[in-house]
Amino acid sequence: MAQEAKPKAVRGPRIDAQRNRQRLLETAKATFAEKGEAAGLEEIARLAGVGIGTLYRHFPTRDALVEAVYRNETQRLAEAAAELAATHPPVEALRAWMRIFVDHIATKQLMAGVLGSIVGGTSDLYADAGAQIKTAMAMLVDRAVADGDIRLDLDPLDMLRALAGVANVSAGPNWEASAKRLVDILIAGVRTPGREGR
Amino acid sequence: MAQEAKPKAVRGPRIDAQRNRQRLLETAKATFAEKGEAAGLEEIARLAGVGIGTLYRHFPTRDALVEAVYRNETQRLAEAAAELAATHPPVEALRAWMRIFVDHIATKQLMAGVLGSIVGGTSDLYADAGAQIKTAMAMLVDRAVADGDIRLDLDPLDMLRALAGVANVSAGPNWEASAKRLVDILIAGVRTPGREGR
DNA sequence: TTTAAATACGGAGGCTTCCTCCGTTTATCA
DNA sequence: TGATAAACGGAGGAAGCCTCCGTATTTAAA
Repeated sequence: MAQEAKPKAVRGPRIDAQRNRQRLLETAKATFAEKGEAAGLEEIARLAGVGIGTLYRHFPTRDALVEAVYRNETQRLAEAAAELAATHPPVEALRAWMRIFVDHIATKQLMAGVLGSIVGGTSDLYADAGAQIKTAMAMLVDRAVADGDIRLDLDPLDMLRALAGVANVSAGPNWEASAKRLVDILIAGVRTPGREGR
Repeated sequence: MAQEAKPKAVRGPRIDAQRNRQRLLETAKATFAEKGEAAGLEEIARLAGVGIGTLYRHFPTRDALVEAVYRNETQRLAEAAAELAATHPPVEALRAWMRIFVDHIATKQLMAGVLGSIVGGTSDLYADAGAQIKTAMAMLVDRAVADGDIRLDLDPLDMLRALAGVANVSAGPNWEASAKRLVDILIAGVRTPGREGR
């Protein structure tokens, strides 16, 4: 058998490509925060100082860019869940986390329109992000169920979908307050009778 | 003062225009039911056997077509609310109506994506449709509040927005059951303590 | 029945946005 | 330094919403 030639060294990404990718992510995040779903990719490329072909080389579709931009946020939500679980009683942790979820939308850390896809969709693209949120929510819910505080015969994600519904459209100026009020209603609605701690 | 000449008779719409409009509405309804928001206007025009200019003459924007298609549905929901109010105790009427609301989505009588705009938006175009639903929901809620069954410090429409959130994305195959379960959770969440009639 | 006027038609073309392809440029390694 | 591979960017295509205007059709009056 012939001996294989020694392979050439594998290259990492070029530094210009790394720099461009970073600029695209930062610019996209800012533009989505300002314009939401109306932000166009040509505009994002221009603002980042790159060509549209470059944007597509790094992020093959619009959704791929969106997913990359918000990957950090979903991770942060997952981490927040772990912290709350370590520091709060079960149902309080659940409530607090859902309010943080609402905060993330309010501070434009998540674009409302994308939220539905992340928590509600079945698209593979958002599988990672969706899984992080699903795992976080399921963990908090399981804890509260095990504690006897709540009983839930509904996919926990459906509660987040409900919150997304309040956030998702050009709702009125008080949508945030409404969403947080809805958190309380949902918690009250799944409370085990006789366990109204409030 | 000169006497005005007798005005000519005012014409109604031509019969071909009436026929085309009806065909457009029927075709649009069927296409939206089948393809949801992916239905394109060129396709709808073609399927209806008319030109794209004709579609736009009757419905100046895509939203105008959507609103016209679903005007009947929102009216039916409003009528259902009146009937339920006449035949059911307050909180039962509210619960039943919200389930009918979910049914409408399930049977494609309402396109989930439009639902958000109807119940959640501030656009003038959907003001009539939105007002019908808002009035229906508010009437049922007011009745239940007056009866002492529930207390609600949340815009009633936010409960529908929450349902729309469950319906709004390509949710799993059991979204309908989830939505109806969510109806019960919401009702339980706004129940006046000590009034758990269930 | 014919004519004139008004209504209505439809499709070519414009605009926007997402996306693709490929000639050119740039970074990297030997 | 030269060769190669990675990366670039922008022209152009496709899709979909929408507009405009020459042509067709309907309707009422003579």
